[in-house]
Amino acid sequence: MTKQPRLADVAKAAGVSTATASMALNDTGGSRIGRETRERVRTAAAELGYRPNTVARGLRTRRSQMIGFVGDDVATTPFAGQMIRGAHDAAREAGFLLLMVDTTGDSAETGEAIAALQERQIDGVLLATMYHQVIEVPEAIGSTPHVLLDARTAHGSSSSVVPDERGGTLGVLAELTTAGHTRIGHVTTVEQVEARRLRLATWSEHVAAYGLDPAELLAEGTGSTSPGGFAAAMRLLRRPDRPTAIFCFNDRMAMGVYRAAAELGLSIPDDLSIVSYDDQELIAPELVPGLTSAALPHYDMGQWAVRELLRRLGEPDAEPVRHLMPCPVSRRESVAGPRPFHSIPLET
Amino acid sequence: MTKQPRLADVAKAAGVSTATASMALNDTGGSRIGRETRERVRTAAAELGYRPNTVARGLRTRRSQMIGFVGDDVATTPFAGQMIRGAHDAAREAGFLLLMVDTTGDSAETGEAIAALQERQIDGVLLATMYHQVIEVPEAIGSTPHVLLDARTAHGSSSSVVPDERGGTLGVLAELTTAGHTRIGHVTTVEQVEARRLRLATWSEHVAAYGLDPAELLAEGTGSTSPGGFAAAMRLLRRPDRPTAIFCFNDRMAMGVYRAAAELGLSIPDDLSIVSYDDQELIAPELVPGLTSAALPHYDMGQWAVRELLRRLGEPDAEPVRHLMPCPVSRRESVAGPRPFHSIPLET
DNA sequence: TTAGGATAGTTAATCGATTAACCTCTCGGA
DNA sequence: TCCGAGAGGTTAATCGATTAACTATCCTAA
Repeated sequence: MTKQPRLADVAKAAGVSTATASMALNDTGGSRIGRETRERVRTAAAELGYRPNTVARGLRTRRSQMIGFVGDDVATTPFAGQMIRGAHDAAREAGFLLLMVDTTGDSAETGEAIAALQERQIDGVLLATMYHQVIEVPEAIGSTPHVLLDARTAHGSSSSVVPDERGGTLGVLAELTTAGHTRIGHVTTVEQVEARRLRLATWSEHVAAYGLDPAELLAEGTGSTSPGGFAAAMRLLRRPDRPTAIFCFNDRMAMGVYRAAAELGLSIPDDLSIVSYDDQELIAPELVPGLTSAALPHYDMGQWAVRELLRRLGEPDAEPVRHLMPCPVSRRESVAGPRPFHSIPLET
Repeated sequence: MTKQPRLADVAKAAGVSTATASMALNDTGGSRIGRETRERVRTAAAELGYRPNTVARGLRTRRSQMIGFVGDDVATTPFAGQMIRGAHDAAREAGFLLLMVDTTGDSAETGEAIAALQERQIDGVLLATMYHQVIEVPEAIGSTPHVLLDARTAHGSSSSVVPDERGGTLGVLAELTTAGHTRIGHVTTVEQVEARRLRLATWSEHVAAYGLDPAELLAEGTGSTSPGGFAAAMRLLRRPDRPTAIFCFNDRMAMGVYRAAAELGLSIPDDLSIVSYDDQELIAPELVPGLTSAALPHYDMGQWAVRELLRRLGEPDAEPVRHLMPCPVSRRESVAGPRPFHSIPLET
């Protein structure tokens, strides 16, 4: 294989200067390049298999056609892939590539990561967290255009996109209400995360609107895992006036709730309806019966974040936008109407 | 914030030429820079907060300190994260960053992706597939240094790393053998993938070594999913001489096998021991009882691939290495000794 | 006749580093 | 006294594009 052709080679082949070649290929310089010349340059480039050296171009233009993706512990969550993919696809559509840095959340490390990206002249940065969080924008970001992904600031000074937890919660609760349930319990985690707060608050309002006391219908697990869900559900379902349906904080806890139901001889959905959040591919459709769950729109958020970033590259002074991405409900078989007399006896 | 300082600014502050400044900072040029001058330049750089412009440097040196990561449908698998993370960490350790491109496996698209990376002067490329595969290296790669990740070529012309399927299979089978099992069944998928072939072949040899006929102990599901595992296990466990233990193609199928066992009134591990492959975080530890499974070493493979690539950047003529990465067994509660008389009657 | 504008280019500076080639001391030995 | 060899630099070319500033020609309207 011979050397990669340079712009100068194309120019020579077309019998013009490099300036003309550059303008012809990039459609810049207004009307300065004639129809015919432009064609000549284009075919010469095609024949030589010319591809511009983006490093050289970047040095001059101070743009790299690359977007930095700073993820806070990307790898440890199964959602990361979808988020990256959404960002990736939107970027590629516009001729951009993603330069990835993963951090452990340590702020010094994050600063280093951002600096490493800036050294490489990235045009903008996506700051992603793997769970909906309220964060401070790292100081190192300086004046680099950026968008927060699955995260937002307290004061809204940066564009950001997070899931519409409230909407998603109302969505799955509506599944239950439509089926006839009013005594809807909630199994959540003690971990103080944004998702917990929003889902819990929305559920509270909902049951309160039916004149019920949320406190009587709530159980907390020690973590957002299957055992956490199991323990909480056992406590909740043994109460004298147990709920006819349960809204789980997430699919993993729902797995535990399924086990608790089995343990107590309650059949899903006939004796107990269940809805949840996250719609994890490896859980919700695999449980039996399939679990109705509100999906976290990671792909869409990734895509939106890149598009917003590209928009801001065009108009740097645009007002920051804080976007809520809808969480569509994946309807499966875990919901049915409540039993007329819901007080079937428990085994044990 | 004022303008980023350039090398010229550092040089001026230290009272030297840019050539000297460059050599002092990079420790190049042998003994031409005096001790004291070097120090002076270093402190000047630190004081100004100088960070080299890697684009300019890259233009001159033709190296970018970036590695291309070409993934074939990265996002759709939960393992992707670990693989990317492993590659990322090894790269970062050496001052490299990962430039990601995801493709749909289409070869024209892959070619475009590689070209997009080459335009940006990446120093090397990782070609990753999301399931162990035998592939052809895309022509577009040309003479760019590359390493295959979770993939290999038929002829071994490129360095590659794949999981040691044979070793992992022997590992989980040993768990069963040690517990006293000989009649070990296998639930696999009909999909013709490399992993199926190797796990099946290894298991076949193993049971044949005990004088058993593999055909009598094998059941295939229509896909490597929970329902596929369920159907296959139902057929296998209803045979007159059913196995006392089952080795599952993967964790998802194992989920189905768990359900089948429950359906048939067989308790795990007392009536039936189960081992599997993949050790998926969301499945193996969450099942009850916990599933003993051979882990796919995605993190290690990602790390190994980058290190191998960096090595090849240093010595381009080194012989390609084909590495098998061990699959450690995660031991959980799904294995026990076989019942003395394993023919407890089935319900139904 | 001439200024002015449009058209279709070219020349040369520039982005910010690296590095080959060159320069200037100083010192030791012949 | 003069030569040669380090030591410790500096100057200027270079990587491959983009683009501001300039040139040349032709046409048109005052």
